[in-house]
Amino acid sequence: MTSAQPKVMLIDGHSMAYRAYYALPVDSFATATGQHTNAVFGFTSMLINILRDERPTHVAVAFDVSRSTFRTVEYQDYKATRSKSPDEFNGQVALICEVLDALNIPHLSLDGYEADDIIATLSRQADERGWENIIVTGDRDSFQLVDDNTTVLYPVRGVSELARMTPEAIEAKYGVGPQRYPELAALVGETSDNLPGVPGVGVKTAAKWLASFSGLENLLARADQVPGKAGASFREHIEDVRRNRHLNRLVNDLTLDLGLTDLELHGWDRTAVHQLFDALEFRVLRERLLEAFPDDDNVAEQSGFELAGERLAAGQLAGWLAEHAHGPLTGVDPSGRWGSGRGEITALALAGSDGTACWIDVADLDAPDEQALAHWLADPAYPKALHSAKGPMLAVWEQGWQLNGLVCDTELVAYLLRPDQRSYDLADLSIRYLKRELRVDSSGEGAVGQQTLDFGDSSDDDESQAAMLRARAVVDLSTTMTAELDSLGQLRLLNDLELPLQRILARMERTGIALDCEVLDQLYHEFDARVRSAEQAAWDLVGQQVNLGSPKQLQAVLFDQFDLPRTKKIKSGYTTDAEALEGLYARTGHPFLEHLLAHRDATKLRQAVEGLRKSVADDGRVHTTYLQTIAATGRLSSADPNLQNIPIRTEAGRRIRSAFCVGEGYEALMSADYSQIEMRVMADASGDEDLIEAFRSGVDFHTVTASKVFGVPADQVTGVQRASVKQMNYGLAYGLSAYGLSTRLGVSVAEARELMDDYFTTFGGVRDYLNDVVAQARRTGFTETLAGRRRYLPDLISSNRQRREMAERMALNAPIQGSAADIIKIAMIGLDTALTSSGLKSRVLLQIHDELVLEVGPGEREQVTELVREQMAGAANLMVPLDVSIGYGPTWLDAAH
DNA sequence: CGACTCACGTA
DNA sequence: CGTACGTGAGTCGA
Repeated sequence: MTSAQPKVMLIDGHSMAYRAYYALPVDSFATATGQHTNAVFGFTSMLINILRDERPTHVAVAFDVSRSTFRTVEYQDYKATRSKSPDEFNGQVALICEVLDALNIPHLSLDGYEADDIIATLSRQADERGWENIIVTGDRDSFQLVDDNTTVLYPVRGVSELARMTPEAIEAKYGVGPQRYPELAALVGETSDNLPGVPGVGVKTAAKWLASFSGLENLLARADQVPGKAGASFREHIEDVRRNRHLNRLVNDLTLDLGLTDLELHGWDRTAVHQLFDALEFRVLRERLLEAFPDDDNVAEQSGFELAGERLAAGQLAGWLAEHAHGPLTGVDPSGRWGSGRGEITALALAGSDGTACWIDVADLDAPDEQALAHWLADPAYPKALHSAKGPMLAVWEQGWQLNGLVCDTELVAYLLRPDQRSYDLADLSIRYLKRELRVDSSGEGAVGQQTLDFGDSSDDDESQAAMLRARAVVDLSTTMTAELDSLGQLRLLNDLELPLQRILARMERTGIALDCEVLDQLYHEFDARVRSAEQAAWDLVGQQVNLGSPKQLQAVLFDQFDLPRTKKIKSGYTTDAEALEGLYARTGHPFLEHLLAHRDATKLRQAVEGLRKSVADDGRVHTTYLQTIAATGRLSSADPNLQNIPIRTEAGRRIRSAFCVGEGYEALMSADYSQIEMRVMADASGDEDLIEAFRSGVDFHTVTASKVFGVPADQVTGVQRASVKQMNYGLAYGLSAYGLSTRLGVSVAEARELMDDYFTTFGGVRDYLNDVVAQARRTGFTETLAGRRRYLPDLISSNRQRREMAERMALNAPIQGSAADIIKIAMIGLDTALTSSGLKSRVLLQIHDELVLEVGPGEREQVTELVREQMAGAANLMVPLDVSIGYGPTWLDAAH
């Protein structure tokens, strides 16, 4: 750490942020919540680049406090021509400060002075110590600071390209050296600061004068000797020149809160960076930051792990297990591959409660070892912890082993603690919850290195060491994070919900669902024919073979060639989404639109079929992967392939479900779904008497709510009334606005508002509940579901209206969607137990948020129907019944009801 | 080549 | 200017 000479970097924050703001299109840089980030992005990008390229040891960023400084006091027109900075820019300075905080880079400002003065002061201090210093600014006044020791990086284009302004560079560009530069600027003037110079005098003349008179002082003193017309002009404006020189002189003796030594870089706060970059949606920048500053280089100094571990050879594992794996918790870190219901373990690291660890290549297991391992893995009496256990569980099963006694999955715990993260990387968790880097402290005793020398292969050593380290971290994290979860009263969510569910999901993935390839093939050809004919018809109208899948080409055809009315604006022009095209078609009746929509529809279906066809495994079944830690509300998601978005709304799309069929040895598929589960959750949570009664009445829900809202008997509710209230019912849990409702109903905002008012007058309890949910979340910072699942929404108190309102809608939705997710998870666990204990062959195959699809064994229909109804309806005890409808048939389509 | 946008499927 | 997701094609190069 003592290697380099100190090198100070001083950045003018406002100047660079402003450059960034104008260099990057503001519309292209905004988060999902609408926060503009172009200036933050550009600034951060520039910062990463210069930190990487210049490798300073000390850094500070200076900001202007306000527009009023000693300069504006002395000359009230100073910078007066600058327009007020745009609103989109203003909020971004605070975000830049957050970035700097996360990077542990000090930022400072001083009332009455500009950033340049702060920089001049620090630069002088650096010069006095003989430290090299680099100034990054778009303000040319700083050129006066340049000398052999001090360089200015001046943005030439945007903020990505910086010119290195050395004394020579300044001399070459302006014909004067750095000391004379402000004298030259005083003569020429500075438009951006609203400092007019001498009319008719440019850089060339000014430089010539300064040279021949040996500086501004002499020039002013001998003003009468300046020749020519320019000389006369100079004499007329001599006071302006004096004023300019006075104002552009930087103050270099300020008293600052921070001294040079406070500017030393001591690494960034990894957690804060991840959180902030997540919020700003800076994916690429995060990568660049990580790449530029790998872990041990510049990250805040944190201790690592002490690791006493050994790489085992054949025949050693049984003994190790007997000696070390009987503690209260053993961490397991498997290596291998898994997915699509299958897997393979290639190596295993174990970390015992006694602090020891071991690693073994599965290929090195001899027979007694393998038996001991299989026994240890299967025995629930040996508590185990893994990070992300579902995949490894599949691999363990594939190996013919069992995995029992899994008492903790650190990924699941991390998800329950903070459900809105993009990923739950073990290294990040280690920093956050253990305050330790996921690395071995080499100073520690019992380092792995010595014991593995015999094996020679250093990449293997790295691998085994890393795996043992992870296993060790999992043990420590289990303890810490479980304690935190417990202190929040959420431990049951782990033990009674997510952990048992994980095993069920693994089994569902392993089982898969049978697909009839002949049906898929037929559907494919049918949809393909539709695609082709629609495409040909569309091309005939256009006159050439445009790519109908390219929004860009479509825009050209629709709005240029056919000159159709413009649709809603998007980043890259005008939208061509289905809704907008339908609208265009309704207005213009242009036949191209018809073909285009038909093409879209058919392409989507063809692609859905093709995707399924490609994912059918050798066993004739598709094995999706359920993601248990993705959805912030507590829902599952399904990927590779996604079986939770198989079409159902259109007749043609629905037919894809007929390819999902019952497999060998089973009688039929059964589909069981909750009706209006989210509305029922809301009825229960709000306690609204009328809504509860609506559900208890057993009459069609939307009809009965409409009858209450409009005050007419249920049998007199019109189709329009029912449809309006149905939209309202569905929209409630999403934070629907009057505007949103009006566009969906095709009525005026006033009419929509009237409907909402009528609705809330009728169901006052619902209104109060929705208000309460947001108010409480604002107080506590989180929402909570029936089962106690939390979602944190810090933006509820954001000063940014868009962010705040987005958070409010999330707060409305999270307890409702999340409680429904809790309920079906409970049902799945109950049903699994019930099916197993009844000795039935029937099994659950799919979960689609409010629906379960089962494969029913021969002769089990009645019994399974009974169990499914019982477990699903009984999963929660609400003030309204949980209605379950069940269908049965050879395919998923037939099983619909 | 990879990241992003657009569009669109589900609950 | 209604929530929660995943996928695929096109596009583009901070």
